[in-house]
Amino acid sequence: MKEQHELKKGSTQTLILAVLGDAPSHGYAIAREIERRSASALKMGEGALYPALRALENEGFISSAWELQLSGPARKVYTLTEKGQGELARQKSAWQKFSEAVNSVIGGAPHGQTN
Amino acid sequence: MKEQHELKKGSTQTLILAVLGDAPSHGYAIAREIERRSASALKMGEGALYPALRALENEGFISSAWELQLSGPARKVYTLTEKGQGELARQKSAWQKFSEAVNSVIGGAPHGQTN
DNA sequence: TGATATACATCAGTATCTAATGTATAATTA
DNA sequence: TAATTATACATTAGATACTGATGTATATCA
Repeated sequence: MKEQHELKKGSTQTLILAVLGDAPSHGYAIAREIERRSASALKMGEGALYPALRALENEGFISSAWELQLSGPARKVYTLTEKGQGELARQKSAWQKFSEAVNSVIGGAPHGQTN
Repeated sequence: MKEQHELKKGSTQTLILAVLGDAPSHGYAIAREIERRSASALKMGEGALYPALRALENEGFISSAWELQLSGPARKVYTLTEKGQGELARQKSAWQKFSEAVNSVIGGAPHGQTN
């Protein structure tokens, strides 16, 4: 039984930016960190992760640099840019407004007929 | 300046079921009710609304009946089925878990390195 | 030796949404 | 009275975003 969200819903970018908002990191570690912080409730697949990183870099919200490892494959480390910091704030705020709006509909009082 | 969410993110079905969980209603009124309850933060377009209603009916979560009006166009009134009530509960719970998980990532404590 | 973990990446197929378009009636406003 | 807005249904082209599979390569662990 799969009880893990696949985090579509357009939140992929927000989550990545949030992780990079605390410290630079590379793709694989970002995905693991999202899993950790959400207690494994959120799992980001590579097919969502890497295209999202590409898009964020294309828009100038993050920048990247290869880092060779003494052992194991090289890592592409991403850093939040100044522009990205503004975007992170914007997306956080948008998420909060969105989730509050959804809650007010699904938790919502019956009342007030639209009919 | 558009400061309205377009409510993609897979929440369309949940919102419709939630509205129908309080009382039977028709498409147009459902969309208006979602707008009302969210203080216009959420706006559901017809291109999202009608296909979603169709899908929900195909899955047996809602049932429909035409209602002729004394004045104005006829309405297709949808009612939540018993199966739909279970689905509503499931989707509400899934939404709550999802939104909490997102919050724990974006509000999240830095700490605990994954590196 | 085979499985698992790390670390990147692409891609076919699917799902879902936006914005536009269309039909039709009724009410309001200029 | 003509034009606009509201009600009420519906479809569709195009865009976006995600899933699941596949692929390459190194390192570790059993």
